[in-house]
Amino acid sequence: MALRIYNALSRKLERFRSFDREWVSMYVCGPTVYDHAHLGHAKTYVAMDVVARHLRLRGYQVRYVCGFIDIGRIADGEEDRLVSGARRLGITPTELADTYIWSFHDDMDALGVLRPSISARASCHVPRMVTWIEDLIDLGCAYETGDSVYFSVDRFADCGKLSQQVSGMQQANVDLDRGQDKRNPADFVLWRSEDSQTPLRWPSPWGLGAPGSHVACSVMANSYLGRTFDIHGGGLGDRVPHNDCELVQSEAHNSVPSAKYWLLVGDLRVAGQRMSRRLGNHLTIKDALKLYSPEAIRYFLLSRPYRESVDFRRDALQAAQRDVDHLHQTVRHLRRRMQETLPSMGSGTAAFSSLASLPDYREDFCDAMDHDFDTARALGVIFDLVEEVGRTLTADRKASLGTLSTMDKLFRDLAGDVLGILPETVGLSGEGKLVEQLVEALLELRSDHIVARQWSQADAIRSKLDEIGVAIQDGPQDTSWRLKAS
RNA sequence: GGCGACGUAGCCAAGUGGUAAGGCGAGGCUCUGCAAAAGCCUUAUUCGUCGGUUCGAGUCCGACCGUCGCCUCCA
Repeated sequence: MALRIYNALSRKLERFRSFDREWVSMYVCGPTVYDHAHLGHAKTYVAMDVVARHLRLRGYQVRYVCGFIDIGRIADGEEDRLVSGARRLGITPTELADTYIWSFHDDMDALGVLRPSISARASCHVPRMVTWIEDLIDLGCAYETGDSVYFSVDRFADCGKLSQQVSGMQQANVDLDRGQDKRNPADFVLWRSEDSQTPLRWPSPWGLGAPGSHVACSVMANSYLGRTFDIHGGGLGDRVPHNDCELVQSEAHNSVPSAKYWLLVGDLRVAGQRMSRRLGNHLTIKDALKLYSPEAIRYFLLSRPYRESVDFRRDALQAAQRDVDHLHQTVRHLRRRMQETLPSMGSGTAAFSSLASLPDYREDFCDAMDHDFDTARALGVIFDLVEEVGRTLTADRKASLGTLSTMDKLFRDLAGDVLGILPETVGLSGEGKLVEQLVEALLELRSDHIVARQWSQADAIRSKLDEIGVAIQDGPQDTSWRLKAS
């Protein structure tokens, strides 16, 4: 089946066709880097990560550009957060941005979000933005006033087509103190000169100043992906006015359509409200990782289609943690069984054994993902597989190595490579091998006690291990164990 | 005022016109020295309300009721 994507621009499900047969180019708006990232950011970037991973599964090479905003925002009346944050710490805004870009990368690494091909910083592209703005003036799409350059929306009847809100553009682009000399209320700032001593200003034909909020993304996308590219991603919250402005100015500048497909990720909400740094209702990724495993967080964020909003709730995260633990434990059991099953037990005939239905899982999974990256349904397929594997492990003690490896491969490819909710070594980290051997040694000791019917000694070992964070389960033929989620 | 989303069991929710997935919780069972885990079984005559289209509607259309988000910066 063909990959279909819901295009926020056409508001329709469209068959995906990239400009290039092999390469897919995508741009995703990055955060304004004045603080640590929170779970709301995680929702957007995990979603986009899964998009990129699924495209790779489908055989594409993906060029993924993420643009970080480190040039400050033009907002009168309030000091820029980069500037105020930097002053608080006694460093420059650029240093502050640097700190939080790396913090962002750390968090995303921890969540298993694969690095973008290119991480672009707006501040490195200011000269190019200046050229871009000059082009727009030459084209008659922008005009200078006393201390600003504005984009003129008048010639663009379809301005605001992404949000379908012309009035939204007007309201959103109201300038508070300045900008009375705008020709149209919906016009937006491309450049503003700065008299103040803010460190965030650059030279331009219009004097020292800063580029507008929207021009940075357009220029970064164009710099690395060309005038027109396949996918533009970002949070739904940026649609008005940011994405609308990006779209209209790019098409004005380049005379070609901007991105072919627009993917807008739904909000993460807390008690119904959008999670945001401003409202103070956010949970940083660093703090979330103290409570839940990275896979549980991904699972939670992917448990609804990316376009929809998700409510952050503790019990939902806890349920996600349980589900993911269940998955990991099943895979651990599976891998232990594989180790115990000798190849001589018929790996050659394995594929034809009791589980002829196994290939369906891959197909069902891909069908779900091909339908606008329906991760919710894809997770359902994974958990159907978990059940089937669980049944096989308990019921069919003679499952062949081939069958077991086929199952393991499905888990690796789908839950691991595409969804990123299955780490390479399940439940074991760096010193995993040593831990494993120590636990195995204790279990042997306990097993001796059990054979000798010395229940209290055996139970003492069990409860001590439990205290440390190792849960053990006696099976019909062996004892398995897992590290409990911390 | 403008744009939009959503109302399905105690809770979270999937449902692409063809006779209500799944998960959590709860209850029971199997296994078991006891646990735990796992597996099995049970848990909505019904999808906010009222109309309409249809052989057939949770699904399409209309109206109404209700909840919520966005519209300064924000993923």
